[in-house]
Amino acid sequence: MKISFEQGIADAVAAFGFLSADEALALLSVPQESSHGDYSVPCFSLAKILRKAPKIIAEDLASQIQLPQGISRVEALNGYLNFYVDRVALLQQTLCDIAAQGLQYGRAPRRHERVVVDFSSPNIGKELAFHHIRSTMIGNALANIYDAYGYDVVRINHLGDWGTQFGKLIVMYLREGLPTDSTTLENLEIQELNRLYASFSKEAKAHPELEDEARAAFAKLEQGDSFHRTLWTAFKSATLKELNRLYAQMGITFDHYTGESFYEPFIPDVVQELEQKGLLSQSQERDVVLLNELDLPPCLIRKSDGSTLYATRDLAAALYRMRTFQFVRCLYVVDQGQALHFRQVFATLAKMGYDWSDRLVHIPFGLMLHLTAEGKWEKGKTRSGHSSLLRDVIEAAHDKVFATIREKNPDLPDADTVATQIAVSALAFNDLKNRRMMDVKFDWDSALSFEGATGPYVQNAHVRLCSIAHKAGYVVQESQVNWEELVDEHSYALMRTLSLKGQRIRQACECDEAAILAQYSLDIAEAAHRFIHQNRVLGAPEERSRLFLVQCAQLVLEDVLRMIGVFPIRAM
RNA sequence: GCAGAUGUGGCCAAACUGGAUAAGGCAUCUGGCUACGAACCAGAAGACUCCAGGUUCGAGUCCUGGCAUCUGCACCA
Repeated sequence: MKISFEQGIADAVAAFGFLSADEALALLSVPQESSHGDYSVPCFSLAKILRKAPKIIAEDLASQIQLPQGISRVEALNGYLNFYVDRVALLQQTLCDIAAQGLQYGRAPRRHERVVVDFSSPNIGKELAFHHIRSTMIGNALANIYDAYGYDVVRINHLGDWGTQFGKLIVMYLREGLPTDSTTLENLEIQELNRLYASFSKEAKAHPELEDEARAAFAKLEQGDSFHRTLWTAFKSATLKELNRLYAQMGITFDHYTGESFYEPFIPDVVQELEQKGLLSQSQERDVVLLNELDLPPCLIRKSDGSTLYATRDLAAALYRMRTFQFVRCLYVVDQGQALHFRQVFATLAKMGYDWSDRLVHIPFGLMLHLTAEGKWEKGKTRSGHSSLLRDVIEAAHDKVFATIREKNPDLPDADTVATQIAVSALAFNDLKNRRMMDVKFDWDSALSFEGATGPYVQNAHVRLCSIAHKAGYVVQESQVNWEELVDEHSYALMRTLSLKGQRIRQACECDEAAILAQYSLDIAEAAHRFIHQNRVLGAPEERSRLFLVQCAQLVLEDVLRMIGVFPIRAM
């Protein structure tokens, strides 16, 4: 029979008659300080109703309350009513749940509602810069979190595979007179595209007419010119080759790679609909949707040469996604610099009469800043070159990890693969451990730091748990556990941390904040490291009981690590 | 100029819907491997939470007004 400790306390408080059980439940919290008990009810808000000092109220309640089932004692302190649970009861209940549900423990039941997550979404034709890891890792983690909270998640990589940038690349490619035979195009490499893009930017400064040429070339591409189309396809597949290699290293997958070009066929209908609904205005030969009443600049739909823009394609994408997926929520995991763009797009959809436009949510995050020559932190720009490439950072991290493995664990099999997994996990963790709106100041030392609150710290805790379970060579069942052997400080604290999994998933999902789970993984790892250090498992009289706790901790940690994009490796 | 984000020890930062003595990490100092993985643990030191008012029994958190940094603001995405 399951005990609800929270409900029991709420009912006991409600029995006094001045609060309902629901109100008492709302007041109930878990103290930060474990010496303050397992649950507490602050009595300050009761002071008005009872017209007594909170301290007195807490003391009165403590002396008169009927202890609910599973609560061993209650204490009044500083106006708080602190409840201490019966450790054996909570240990037994929590650990048996974990053992029975395994990795599913703490996950919510399926809701049969769909959530679309649009993340990573890099531009085709450019290499992934290190700052692209932000949308990729935050989006991946949020997708995992929504899944854990019971939603059916659709992961979309909204590739930037359309737009004037391709005009630029085409212009530059032809200007340099590069060969256009099929073999050359098939073997095109991403670095070459990067170079073309950079030299376009340079040349365009001296010859501004190149910008017009690029726009013309894109217009031609958009009109379906087959030669331009051939070049575009080659550019795209060269980029995708490299992207897929990086995603594989990071353990990231998508359900759809529907980039901007995918929505091209739907554009005429969108423009027509805007026209029919009387929303289009002309401004300097461009088609725009005016949003003056919302204090927003107009949303640009069509350029003077008739070609489309980012916003137009986002409108088409939103309509397509609604038709196709019937989502209850659609997340756009894109940096905060684009907040205005999304407000414009969402507002335009609202003006079109789509009441579901409020299901579209921009999930902004802070920028990755780089130190300039003048000593100021600024947004990294791939072009000006002070932004590092993702593959370079992964490689540097791999090399550093590999050297550490050679030194600490020279016999580790598959060391190269493990080094990559640790490296990528460290970068993921570093990106997720702080609230997403915080800017990240990139520097090599902190990006490659692996001590303290880092990826390797949480992975190491998992490795140690696995190692103990593995060396034991058998699996403990709950019937073999003596719960009294787990009431000590470190065992109990570890169990208590594990018990919070479901609530942390809920919190992370409700505020779209993956950092909550990253911090939680640190809590688990810390409790595990302490437990392992303090309590000998194998060969101890309490071996079976402690091993059971180890098994449970491993399961919870594994699932949480996976959610935040950290590889739950078993040896390092 | 307008709008948004951020401001917490030397550095990076946490704090669930306002709650107890403002977590934790890095760096510094001290201990701990013949103990299941020391990529670890234990301890010390370090804070007018940007400033000024206000609301409240109670403010890092809410309100008003400043200041600082970064970002965005019509034919790039």
